[in-house]
Amino acid sequence: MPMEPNDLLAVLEDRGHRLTGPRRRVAAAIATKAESFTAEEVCGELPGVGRATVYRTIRLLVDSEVICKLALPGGEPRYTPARATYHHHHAVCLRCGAVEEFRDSTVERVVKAAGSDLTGQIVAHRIEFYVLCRSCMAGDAVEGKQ
Amino acid sequence: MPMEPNDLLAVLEDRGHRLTGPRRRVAAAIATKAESFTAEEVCGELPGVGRATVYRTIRLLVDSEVICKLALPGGEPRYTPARATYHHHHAVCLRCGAVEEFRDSTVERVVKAAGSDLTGQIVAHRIEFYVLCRSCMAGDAVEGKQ
DNA sequence: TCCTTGACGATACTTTGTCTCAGTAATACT
DNA sequence: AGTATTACTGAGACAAAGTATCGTCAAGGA
Ligand SMILES: [Zn+2]
Ligand SMILES: [Zn+2]
Ligand SMILES: [Zn+2]
Ligand SMILES: [Zn+2]
Repeated sequence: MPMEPNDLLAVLEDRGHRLTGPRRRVAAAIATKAESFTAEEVCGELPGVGRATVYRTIRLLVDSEVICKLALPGGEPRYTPARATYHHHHAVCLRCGAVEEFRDSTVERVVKAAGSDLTGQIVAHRIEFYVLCRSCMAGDAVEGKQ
Repeated sequence: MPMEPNDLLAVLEDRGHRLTGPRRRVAAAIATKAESFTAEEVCGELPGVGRATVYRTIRLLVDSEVICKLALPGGEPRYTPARATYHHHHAVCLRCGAVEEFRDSTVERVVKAAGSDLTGQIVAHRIEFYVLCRSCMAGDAVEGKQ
């Protein structure tokens, strides 16, 4: 189920932001992304929209928790539409960028448990799994393990 | 127990790299850091050493797993000396940069369990806790909660 | 001691953004 | 509808965190 641009725009409106032409176009571009994407990809697809505006809109959407920012091992930032509205984490394919969301209650229990062992108080956490997804594994096998 | 510069250098030598003057100075600078630091901090402390060399040396040390690269929520990369040689994760104070290492076998079991639920195969994972450490909490209390 | 080759510093370039600012347009008000 | 307000826009400068290039230099083995 591809995301609706209107879902993204509605969130912006709810938060008191204006629904402008450039924002509609950025939302439309992001809505076509089933998996993860980079900010520069969006810039490339919207030559009429300023780079600053693309980044500003992405930031608003991240702040609104409608899209999520990933931190891959190499450090390359990618964004992905949030499918769930509840707290979740991501498993990202390092080869093709496919994203699987997950919420594992055990993980959150571990966070709590670890918190009691640590000095200080946990204010946030990041849990990301980096995977080779099924279709990429299949592709590698065909090509003779890369 | 502050880290020994020689520990860092020994690892480089073991991996077949030359022990040069600039690398000794970078190692010495890093060895003084009990907690986390940024690459630019090291550059600032070593005006005689080229920026490229500082970054190159830090990369070697990260590759050697003698220092760890952290990805804070804001995205600011920080480095921290690895105290343990076994697999571990980090709890970082967002205010002062203090780092506590932890290895929770429960966490790793959860990673395995989550892996079986996911399509695809986990090839890496990142687990970081962002905390307010005890002394920073105390400081905030004194100053009237920020 | 000489030689090979890795490492060096300076500097340009890249990536991923953020800031500034004059001009524009979305919404509110009448 | 007309107007006012002010958020938003695009161009481009700037910034942070590196990486690539390249001529020079020195570490360490023969
Ligand atoms: Zn998400
Ligand atoms: Zn894949
Ligand atoms: Zn570590
Ligand atoms: Zn602290």
